[in-house]
Amino acid sequence: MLTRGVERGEVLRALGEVFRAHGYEGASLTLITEATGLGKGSLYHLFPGGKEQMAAEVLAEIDGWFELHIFAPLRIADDPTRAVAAMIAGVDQYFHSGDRVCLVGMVALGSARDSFSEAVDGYFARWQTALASLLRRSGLTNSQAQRRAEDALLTIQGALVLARARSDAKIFRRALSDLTARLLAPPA
Amino acid sequence: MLTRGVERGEVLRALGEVFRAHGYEGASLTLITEATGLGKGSLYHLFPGGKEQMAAEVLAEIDGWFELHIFAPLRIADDPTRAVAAMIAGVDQYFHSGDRVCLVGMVALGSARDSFSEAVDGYFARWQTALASLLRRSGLTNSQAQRRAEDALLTIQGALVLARARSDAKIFRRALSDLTARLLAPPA
DNA sequence: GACTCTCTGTACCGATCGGTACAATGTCTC
DNA sequence: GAGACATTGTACCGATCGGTACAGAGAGTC
Repeated sequence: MLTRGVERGEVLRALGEVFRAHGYEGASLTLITEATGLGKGSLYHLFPGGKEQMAAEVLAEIDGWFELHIFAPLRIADDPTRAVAAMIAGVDQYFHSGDRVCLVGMVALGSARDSFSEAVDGYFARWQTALASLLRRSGLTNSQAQRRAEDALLTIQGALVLARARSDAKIFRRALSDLTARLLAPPA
Repeated sequence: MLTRGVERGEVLRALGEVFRAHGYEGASLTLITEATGLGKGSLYHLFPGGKEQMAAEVLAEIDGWFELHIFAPLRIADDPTRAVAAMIAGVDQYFHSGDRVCLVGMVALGSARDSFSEAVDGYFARWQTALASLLRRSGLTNSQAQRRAEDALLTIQGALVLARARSDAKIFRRALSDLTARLLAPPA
């Protein structure tokens, strides 16, 4: 099928939402067939490796999205103010202002982490490295840049958790706004 | 049995570790019987409401621990520096410097949140209120105190996620240290 | 020792789990 | 239209899920 690539992307999107909503262990094949509109036959034809392959490909797709829209721009940017603002805007968009949960963070907390530790670690590692490289170019020392980048990732993850726990998306928005200021503050 | 209360505490501790390690949906009765050393008979005798009651009581016990060791001290403290340090030390101890995951945050992210939304929301709400009341006494305005307290909770949660994702407990320690400084900084 | 009453191990329940087998249906090529 | 091959729905698999039933062990009272 020529359209297979496109369809696979659609399926992965639907799979991502199921995993986000129910977690890796909670996403049963019944839920998956409902969300994707695909029977087991199609599902196992597309993903012979079963649920684990599905999750791995979903994580890879998320990684690809961030690589394209977040990481790469950070690496090539020359204007820190603009680059940070773009990153924050991208994050806000991706997480639907706090309504959407971070699947990577979710997997990290659960027992499925061991199966996907490389993907999980790599995602955050590349994000931190990309952001730190921008901050270094803006005048921070290497270690200052690393610390601030780490702070940024952790703030985003924490804001997602707290916003969801308290059912208040404004928490996420406030956190992103504070974070922007902290990232762009002059070196201490 | 006179020892029943004590034993129940032991059981709840074991239950907590199972839920932490496998999540609510991932914690099967098989894992639970292994972790607690209790057969299904005893389990359902102790918790007629089944898994949901177990989780609810575990959350309540966690809440009780924080109420005693974190929230209450914050409310009655008069020395902000000392109170913040004590809170941070308590948090560091409870989460084993980042090795232990926050069950409340974990539940918040998963689909079990709907069943425990009050417990989850209440836990964070009371923490934030207690911390904000201390910060207000230290000279901050009401809204400044609320914002800083929110920042503290979110930082702790995010640090737990990131530390686990990257398998690096030092991230948690660094975050707590930075957070202490931020909480005690003079009003902007 | 007989009577309670709390507690527990075991067998069992229907439902659902992730996964497989396979026949039937499409769709494309020639 | 014949043949090849990708795609799908459905029936089915053993294992495990959360939960129930219940007989009996254990401990306390008289």
